[in-house]
This record gives sequence, structure tokens and C-alpha cells, in this order.
Amino acid sequence: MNVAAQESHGTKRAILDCAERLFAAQGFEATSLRAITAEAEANLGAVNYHFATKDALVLAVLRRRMKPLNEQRLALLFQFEQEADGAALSVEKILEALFRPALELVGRGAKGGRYFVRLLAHVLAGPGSYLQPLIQEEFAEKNRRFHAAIRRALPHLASDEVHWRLHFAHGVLLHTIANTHVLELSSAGRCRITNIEATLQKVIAFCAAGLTAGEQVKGKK
Amino acid sequence: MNVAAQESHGTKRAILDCAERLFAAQGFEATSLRAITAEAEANLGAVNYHFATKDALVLAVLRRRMKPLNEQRLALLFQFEQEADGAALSVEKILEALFRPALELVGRGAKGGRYFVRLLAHVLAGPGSYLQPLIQEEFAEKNRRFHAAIRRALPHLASDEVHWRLHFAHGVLLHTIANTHVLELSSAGRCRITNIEATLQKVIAFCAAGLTAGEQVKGKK
DNA sequence: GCTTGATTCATACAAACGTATGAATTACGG
DNA sequence: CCGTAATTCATACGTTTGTATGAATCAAGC
Repeated sequence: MNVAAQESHGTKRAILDCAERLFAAQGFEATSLRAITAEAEANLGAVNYHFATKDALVLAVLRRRMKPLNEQRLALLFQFEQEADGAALSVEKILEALFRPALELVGRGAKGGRYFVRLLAHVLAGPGSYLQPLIQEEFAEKNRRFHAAIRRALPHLASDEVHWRLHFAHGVLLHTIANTHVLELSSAGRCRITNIEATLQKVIAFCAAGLTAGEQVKGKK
Repeated sequence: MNVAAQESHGTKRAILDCAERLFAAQGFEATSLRAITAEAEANLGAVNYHFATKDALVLAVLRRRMKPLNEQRLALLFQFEQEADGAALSVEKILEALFRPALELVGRGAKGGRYFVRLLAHVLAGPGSYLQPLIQEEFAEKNRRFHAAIRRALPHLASDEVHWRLHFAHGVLLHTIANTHVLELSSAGRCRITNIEATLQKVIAFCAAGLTAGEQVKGKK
């Protein structure tokens, strides 16, 4: 029992799945290893065997989805750049590369992607603890590449201004996919994420306008 | 020792302050009552005497700032409407009423406002637990009033579309004030919230553009 | 100056936590 | 088949948790 075989190993994968769901639903500290193993129909010792410690389990849960997510984003950005054939990408296309993989993670509900997103929001809002280095390391290249892409699309914007506006755009995405219940509550249930494409279009339209603010017409701001 | 005297009572207030800070820094579950009382130089029994239970303490911490925050927002909106003297408010003014009180909570660093904001993000991203009713109840009128204000400013937008875009705007605000460290990391320390007015202007400009997206070309109406 | 009510304090307790350990069981190459 | 490594299991340990209790201390009215 060795080689890659990535996540196939039954117990190990079941623990990751249940941990992801429970962490997202209750937070890290509020979720006990016993609750996880109970739901995964595994033994308490199994988590110690496969992950050694609870902190390591948390990191494993995060890494499992974070890496593919950012790889998809970069791949999509690269694909769009190829298709553009040297021409500058539109802000909308750049945002699509940034948003679509994350939104599809939520939409393809069947698997636990929906939980992961809430978990991610938890982590970002969480303590500046041992998780921060992971976040930075995992997101560093993504941030760099998308910052460059926006600068190419909006060359008149100062570099720092691009940092600010990309930060705002991330806020829109994060709040949209992680706190869907807030939208449902404030709209009395009238608005919810059903169609991915429709949601994507709304989010992109909002952020594209924000990113290009102050240039569509000479003057007015 | 009775009458209003709101939060003056030394021990009780010290517990609320320290709880706010520790909750925001580590989350609810990860913060023990002993850690709070130790930092507040109070006895462990004091929290049980003043708040009965830990859950009640959490709610007390939230309510203390949430109510004044939303009252300030509504007051500011009302003030702007008075000044406009019947004319429709600009989207920028509406957003200022929504954002300024929250941003000032962060800026007036001295007191624990900065911690409360992170705590709020924690709560929103948290479980759909006993906190949700509080959130809804506390934010219901604010949502209703600002939704109406935006509809008046952008009458061509469908009601649901206003819900969506206001949701996006809240995401920008929340991420900006709660996850400041993310911006600092991704910008390699070059961007941070120093000047409230400058930050406010950036956030408003971004969201105003997002809210009015799709109509500037159509021609002023 | 004593009484009464409000607050603080030290201490206790049962429950739940993460972790560790060693035996029991399973899977599989030879 | 056997033997070896991988995995599962039951159980235990030492901490830490939230909460409860009753005595000690304080504040103030009469």
C-alpha cells in the first residue's frame, strides 16, 4: 500500500471529508476529533495515525483544495492569454479566471467544496496564527500573476491602487460564496446562488466596474 | 448600584473589553473564560455572576457595539437626506453613510473597535447557530433602509439586483476592515489602512462604480 | 454601627478535550 | 501459506474546559 494513490484510502479520505464539513460548520476549535471520527465511522486513533496531530489535520484539509483551486485559476488565466494571442486581456476575462474556479467549487455542491469555502473565510478571519504562512505561500503566485494581468489591462492605474482594488474584488468573491446565508436573509429569501453562470456574471460586472472606476468617462469620479 | 450607568461598572466592562479582543484574536471556542478573566484581572466567578454563561457573554460582546454602529449608519443616512432637502441622494453619499461608521470603528484604534470588526467577520462566517437570529434582528432595519435608499438613487435597477449589489458592497467593506492583514501580505506591506478618509474614498469609489455598473454608458437618466 | 444587598473570591467537579500506547486485525509479497 | 508491514481498535492519561457553590469582602442606608 504505497505509491501515489492520492486520496483513495477510504478512512483517510473519509476523515478529510468529514473534517472539512465540520470545520466549516463549527470552526476548528469547536470541532472535536471525536465528532469527526464518529461521523467518518473511523476510530479515534485513526486521525492520530494518518495525521499525527489535529493541527496537521487542519492543514491537510486546507491544502487539499487550496492548491487545485489556485492552479485552476492560473491555468484559466493562461488559457485566456493564449486565446487573446498577445492582445491585452479585458478586465472581465481576468476576473472570470479568478472567480470561476471558486464559484464552481461552490456550485458543484455534491462534494464538499461548499464547506471548504466557508472554511477558507474562517481561516482568513481567524488568528494571525500558524495558518498565515500557508495562506501566503499558497496564494503568493496567484496574487502576483493577477496583479500583473490587471496592470497590463489598466496601465494607467498605480500599482498600489491595483492592490487595493484586487483586495476589494476578493472581498466581493469571499463574501458572496462564503456568506450566502447573509444574502438570503437580507433579501428575505429572494436572492440565492442557484445558477453559477448568472452569479458569475453579476460578480464580474460589479468588480469590473469597480476596478475600472474613474476612467470610463473623462472627469467624473 | 443601579440605574442606567451603562457600562461603567469596572469589572463588567473590563471583562467585555478583554473578551472582545480575545474572541476576535482567537475565536469564541478557542478563548477560555480563564484567559479572559486573567487579562481583565477579574475573578473567574465574575463572568458567571455578570453574564451567567459563556454564550451570554458572547452575545453581550456583540450587542454592545452592533447596536450603536447601525444607529450611527441610520443617523448619518437621515442626516444626508435632510441636507439633500428632498433631492435623491447620490450613491456615494449612501455608501458613505454605510461605510464611515464602520471604518471609524477600526480607525479610532484606541478602543477595541478594531477587534469587534474581526469578531463580526468571524460570526458571519461562523455556524448558522444561535447567533444568526441576533444578526438578522440587529441588521434588519439597516438593510431595509439602505435598500430603499439605493432604489431611490438607481430607480432603473430591479429590487433583487439591488440586493445582490448591496451584498457585494458589504463584502468589500467586511473584507477591507476585517482582513487588513491579507491586503498587507499580498501587497508586500505597501498597502495598509492608515488614513481613514483615503480608505473610505477608495472603498466608496469601488462600490459606487459597481452599484451603478451598466448605466453610465446608457446615458445619464 | 449594624444590617442588607451587591459583588468578589477560592475552590470543586464532572465532562470533554488532544494525545499516547500497545494489542488486535487486516492486506499482501514471496 | 507464512511473515511482515500497514492499519484499526480499545483504552488510558493528564489537561483544560464551563459551570456551580458558599464563604469573604465591600458599599451604603438608617
